[in-house]
Amino acid sequence: MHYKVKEVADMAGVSVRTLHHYDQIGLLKPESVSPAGYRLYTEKDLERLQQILFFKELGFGLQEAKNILDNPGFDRKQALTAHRELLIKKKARLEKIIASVDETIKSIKGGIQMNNQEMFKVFDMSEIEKHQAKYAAETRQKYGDTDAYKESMQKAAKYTKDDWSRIMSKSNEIYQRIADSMEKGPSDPEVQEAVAQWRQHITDNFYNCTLEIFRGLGDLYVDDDRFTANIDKVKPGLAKFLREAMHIYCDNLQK
Amino acid sequence: MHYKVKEVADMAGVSVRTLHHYDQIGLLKPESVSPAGYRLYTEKDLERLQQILFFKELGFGLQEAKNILDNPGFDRKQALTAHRELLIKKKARLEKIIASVDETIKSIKGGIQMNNQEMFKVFDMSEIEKHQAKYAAETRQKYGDTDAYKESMQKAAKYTKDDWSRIMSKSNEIYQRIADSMEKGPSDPEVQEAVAQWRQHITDNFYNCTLEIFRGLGDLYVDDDRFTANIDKVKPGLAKFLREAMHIYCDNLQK
DNA sequence: ATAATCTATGACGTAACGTTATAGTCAAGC
DNA sequence: GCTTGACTATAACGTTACGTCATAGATTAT
Repeated sequence: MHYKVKEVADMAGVSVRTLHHYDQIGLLKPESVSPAGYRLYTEKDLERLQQILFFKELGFGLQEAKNILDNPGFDRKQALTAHRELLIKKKARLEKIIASVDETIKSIKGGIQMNNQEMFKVFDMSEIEKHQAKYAAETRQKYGDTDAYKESMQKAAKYTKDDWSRIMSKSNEIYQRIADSMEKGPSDPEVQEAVAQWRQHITDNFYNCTLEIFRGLGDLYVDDDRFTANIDKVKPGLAKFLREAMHIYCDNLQK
Repeated sequence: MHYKVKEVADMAGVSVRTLHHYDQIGLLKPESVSPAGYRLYTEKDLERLQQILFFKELGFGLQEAKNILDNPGFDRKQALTAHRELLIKKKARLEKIIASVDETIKSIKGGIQMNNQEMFKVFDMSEIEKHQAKYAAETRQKYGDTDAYKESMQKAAKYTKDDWSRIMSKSNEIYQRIADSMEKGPSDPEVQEAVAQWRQHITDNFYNCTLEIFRGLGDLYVDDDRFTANIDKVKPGLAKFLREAMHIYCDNLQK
């Protein structure tokens, strides 16, 4: 039995245009075509469509879905596991956003507008999470499935909103201190002291930050534009400066 | 003090192009322009940018953000409250997706591929949630802030994954029964019996489904394309048929 | 047979920028 | 005072996953 476009569209809950599109990009070509040029789909096609929609629902793009479905040897488990991480982060971000919306609503009710300070905080936090989500995979590759990484994830998962607030506040404080001393140069004692605090802060709240990791982190701040952007929000050029200071810090301890 | 594009971009963590874009669409115009045509931003502009990014982070589009920021009298609370609902739904959907990813991973581990039946279920559920999210507002308008609606929301909020599975399974069963009897016509006793069960199912699991609401629900199935599409997935034409049957059911009880 | 419905193929529109391409501007070092 | 490098400007096409006409032929129902 063959189905025509609209039948398939209705069954799957997608538009006819969508099926045209999937045909065009070679994602789902109908098994056959009628003499008049009508697309004729079979049950097999329907199944593939379900799989496409499934992966789409999971947030994969159409090209990615195609890659997954067209490569029988593709490591679905790997792909799904990686994607799972993303979804978890996304969810956590949503929760934070909801909380912040709630606060905003509350503050409006109380006639007090949320101030920019608070807005900045909210934004910074979600930005950082975004980076984490996007670069979870790369980070994993860089640091491997090390204990450090796992430790970080486990700790982070337990943090409450207040914890985050505290941690971010402290982070900003340290950043600010370093930014204020930028003119003194990266090897200045005050800067080095702040850098030491920064490493301690990471160890306290995330994972055992070894010198090796700390050095790599400094590199990341400059190599990864998104980290750079985030750090340079405190003061332009801070990221680059921070890497220098962190390298000097590591050199001093390792020599 | 004035800032140039890149300074602002670095501070806010956005691209220069983004600022150009915001200028173009009139969302954020720099306070002044240098003789050479350079955009010069002030602190005020920075604040507005933060607000823009804040609302963007909350999922608003740029036009919406503009509307909110440009209308001092705009009901921010209303907008935020409406948006909150959406976020909650989004979060719930994410949770379901994560659960389904987990199951898929598990089934791959066990060497058993998830079957289409299961995939369909997952997809159906998230589809329905999508509709709920999108039409929460309209639904509220239609049924008002009635007790029925509140009851529904309260009940739904407590459902676990297993509850949903049970409810959806039963829903599909009833739909299927009606679909199988379509040829007999909407007033057929078997169909009417199934329709009665459908109403009972809604009452049991969501809210006290009065005849008035039930009739309106039937209309919704046809008037709202997304409901139609979803229902016609069981069998094309089912939505229209269902409305007929539901109307007949209501007529019989009300006369 | 005629109307209503469905099908096809273009081809432009959307949102929020990314990405060249081309050209003018500014601060610093020689 | 001139070159160099970093920055700025506008213009315009690319991206994603379709939506939305427009035009025209095919199928189905009455």
